[in-house]
Amino acid sequence: MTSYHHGDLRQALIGATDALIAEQGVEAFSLREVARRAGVSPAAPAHHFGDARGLLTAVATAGFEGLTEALEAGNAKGGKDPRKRLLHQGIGYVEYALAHPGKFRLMFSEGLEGADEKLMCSGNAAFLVLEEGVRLAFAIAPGQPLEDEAWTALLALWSVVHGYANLAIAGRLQPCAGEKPLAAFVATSLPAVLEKVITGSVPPAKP
Amino acid sequence: MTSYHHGDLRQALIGATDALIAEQGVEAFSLREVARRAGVSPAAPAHHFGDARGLLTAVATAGFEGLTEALEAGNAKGGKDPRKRLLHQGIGYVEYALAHPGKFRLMFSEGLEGADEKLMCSGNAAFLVLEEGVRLAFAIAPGQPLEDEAWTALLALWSVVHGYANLAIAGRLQPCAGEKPLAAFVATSLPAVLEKVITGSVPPAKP
DNA sequence: GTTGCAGTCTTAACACTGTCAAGTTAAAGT
DNA sequence: ACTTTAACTTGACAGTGTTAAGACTGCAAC
Repeated sequence: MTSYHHGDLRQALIGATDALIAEQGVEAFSLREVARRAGVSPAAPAHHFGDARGLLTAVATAGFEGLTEALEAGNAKGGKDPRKRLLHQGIGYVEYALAHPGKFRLMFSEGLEGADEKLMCSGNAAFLVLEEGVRLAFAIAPGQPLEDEAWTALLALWSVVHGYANLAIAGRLQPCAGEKPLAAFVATSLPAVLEKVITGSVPPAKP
Repeated sequence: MTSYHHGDLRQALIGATDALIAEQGVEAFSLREVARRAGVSPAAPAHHFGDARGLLTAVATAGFEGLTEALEAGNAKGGKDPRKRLLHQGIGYVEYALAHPGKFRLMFSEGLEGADEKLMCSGNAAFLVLEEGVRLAFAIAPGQPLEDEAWTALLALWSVVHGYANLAIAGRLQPCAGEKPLAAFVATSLPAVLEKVITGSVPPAKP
């Protein structure tokens, strides 16, 4: 068997939590169950994370890093047109949420160490990708403060993707989709929604 | 003291849960604590709600009814202009969420009896108020199916208010607000955001 | 090579939770 | 007046997070 010391328990616990949440949702999380999956005593996690909150906070932090990657991938997919970049960024946002619904819920839930530095940092990083996109569209140099129009565009975009994602996860979009699978509904309706919001609040690219 | 029978325990439990959630958030909910507050044994709630989920579902149902009222109040505030009606409806949505953050979280959380008839009914009722607003703006008679443009407008509006509300509740808008109180930030930024989305996806009123 | 030591994990316990089966009480129906 | 039915209590059980104490391990210093 393995040694008394686990080797990399910290990462193992994060992984086990991630898997548990992916399988059964956030509510099913239990520190003891996670410890069980990692083959370790119920008190072991405390040494690495202090708290159950601490472990969840670490998982959420990793989640924000994943979200940031998804946004940047979408960004790249959009090519050079600022509007297209924002469009695909938004799609990436929702796709990430739908691919990891439990983790996504966790990331924006209470029950995290709200003051945790790494968490706030990774959360801001994700937000900054979106802000960058808006900066590009409004031709605002980095460092310069955003003007009002840019602020409302940023807020509108963020709100719309966040809201769409949450509604989809909560199952509130299923009735709208009718009998066809949710993914198909999302694939057609989300771009349409984003199109409207973007053309309504973001200036077009210059030729 | 009171008699052995409580009189209206069902309502008392809902009230106690509501208060507890308002004071300490959804996570702090505990069936035993609620029973304690109602001056009743831990097993008493089971008779009325079966389950802890059952009690929470009842509270969420009441929450949707409150949300519906808030939407209708906003609707009335908007007067005759369909766009203004939608604007104030959106403001009402967010205001309700900010006034009852814990309950709002609960309403869209897992851990409810998703199949509960009353819950779905009250949830749909809230949605229908929004749909009515869009119907009015697009001049679609009740009963007639919504055309695509109307659908995306409906989705965009719902998403934007839902997302904005969730972000605000999660404290993610505080950094944007800077040092001034969140309510002030909301009061200026939310109408601006809604304005953009509405003019971008909802046709203007005919003269 | 032995010793000390700091970090890692376990064990045992505590207070708390949700849920049940069985029993007790009060009110309503006949 | 007697029975039935609904409302609530009691006591128990399994499971939870957290904590204090102890046991093991590997590394560094001597």
